[in-house]
Amino acid sequence: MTKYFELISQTILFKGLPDQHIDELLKIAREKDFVKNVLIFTEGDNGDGFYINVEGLVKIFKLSPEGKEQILHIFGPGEPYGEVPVFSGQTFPANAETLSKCRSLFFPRKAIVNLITENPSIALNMLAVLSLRLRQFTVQVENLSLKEVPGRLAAHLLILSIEQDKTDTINLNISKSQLASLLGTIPETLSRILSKMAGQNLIDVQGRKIKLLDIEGLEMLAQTGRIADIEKL
Amino acid sequence: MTKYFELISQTILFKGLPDQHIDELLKIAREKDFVKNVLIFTEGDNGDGFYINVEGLVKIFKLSPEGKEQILHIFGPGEPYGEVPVFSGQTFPANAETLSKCRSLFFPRKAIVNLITENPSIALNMLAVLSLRLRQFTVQVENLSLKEVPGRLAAHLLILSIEQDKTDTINLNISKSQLASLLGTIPETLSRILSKMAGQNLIDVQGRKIKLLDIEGLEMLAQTGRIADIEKL
DNA sequence: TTATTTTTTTGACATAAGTCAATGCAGACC
DNA sequence: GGTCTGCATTGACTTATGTCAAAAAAATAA
Repeated sequence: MTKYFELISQTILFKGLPDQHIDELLKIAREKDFVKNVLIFTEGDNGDGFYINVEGLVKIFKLSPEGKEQILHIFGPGEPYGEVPVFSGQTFPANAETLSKCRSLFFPRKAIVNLITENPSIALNMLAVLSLRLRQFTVQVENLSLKEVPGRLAAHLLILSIEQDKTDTINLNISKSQLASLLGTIPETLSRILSKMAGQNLIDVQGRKIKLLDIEGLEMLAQTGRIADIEKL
Repeated sequence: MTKYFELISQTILFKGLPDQHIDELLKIAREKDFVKNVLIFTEGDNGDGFYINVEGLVKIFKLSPEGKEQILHIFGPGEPYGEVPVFSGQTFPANAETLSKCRSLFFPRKAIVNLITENPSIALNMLAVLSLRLRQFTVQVENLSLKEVPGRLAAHLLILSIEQDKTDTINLNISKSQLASLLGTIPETLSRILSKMAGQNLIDVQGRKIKLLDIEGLEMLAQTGRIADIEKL
């Protein structure tokens, strides 16, 4: 497991922990490999541990009674997921499915609880992580209720450009249908809005690569959330 | 502060803690009184501590650039709020304002961090609480994106009937405008939907009191989220 | 390569919900 | 009692976005 030392010490959950604690964590970790489109856990399952993703993409989503899917998160390498029910002692509130061939480390609930009891600093770290997640959700709730789809899309593209540290061409990494679900809409609507934004020279779409042509315009769109305001230019 | 012993030991944040820890907590708490419509903190403020509400109502909300308000939570007596940035060491992600005359206990960040370092079990408790909050947000995101307003309203009414432990007449406790914001909509839409649901004998509205006439119908509405399915009856 | 499946785009249409504006109603206060 | 102010309702209208269906494009497999 020591080959994951670097990765684990970089994850937000354990960043800043002393080396010996990382070693202890690696001792209780179990390697899990998944092929594409595998359900890792489903809503209602017992939360007997959490995961840190090593490679590939994992989507966290909920299903409506009619089967419509709302993606809550998509996690890449180094990101923890499934940690919510570990402490609340309840079941998973959503489903997790791989979007590609995937490898994750699994940390069993009991071992983690023991470790925390012995090392309070780990707990403080994790408290910070959960707080951060909570903050992200706050933003997502705001996006879903306060902004229309063009605004959410613009905000998402700007976040990607920061994450990928690029000011020109960004990479979605996921399909447009999945992006639609992440934004709380459907592929048709997303497609129309993408071409509308391209028509206004805000962006240039090339498959999964999107060139940001007018950062300022996108920021305005992300702020006001109404494409109408931009069209009037 | 000992007069708050009962209350603190009942809050979700500290439930199950041994008495001596509650005593320590009470030592670091500060009483804060607010009149109606006072901003307790605003988005961007430094999170140098969190609150537990003692009496009155506090709303947590975000504002869109145009000033539209999205209420995230409304907290009553015994409920903690503002705990998110205490651990992430960041600023508050939303605003807090009193809806009535209000009293809250304030717990400074540093004192809490010290206490946790000495008593890991407190941290485990708090981890559970944050996890729970996270779970609530997951549901809220689902509601906002997967259900239409009638569905969200029905779900909300059913939750209230459980919280208030009543099967017949429930009390909103807040104005209908505030309820609209909590559901991610506007007063006009809420008004129309309330009368529509009354016309179908699902509920009976008397000011802030709402009589639930057809629990099964409401549950179906909360599930499917589409009032059309009900209308066809 | 060709064939087959999946994803994306486009069009016509239906509808939920927001905007604007006017009116009605209730409690607070003089 | 009357006036005032905030809240709730109603109506006419606009618009964003979902639904359904079909075509086009892209990805994958044979």
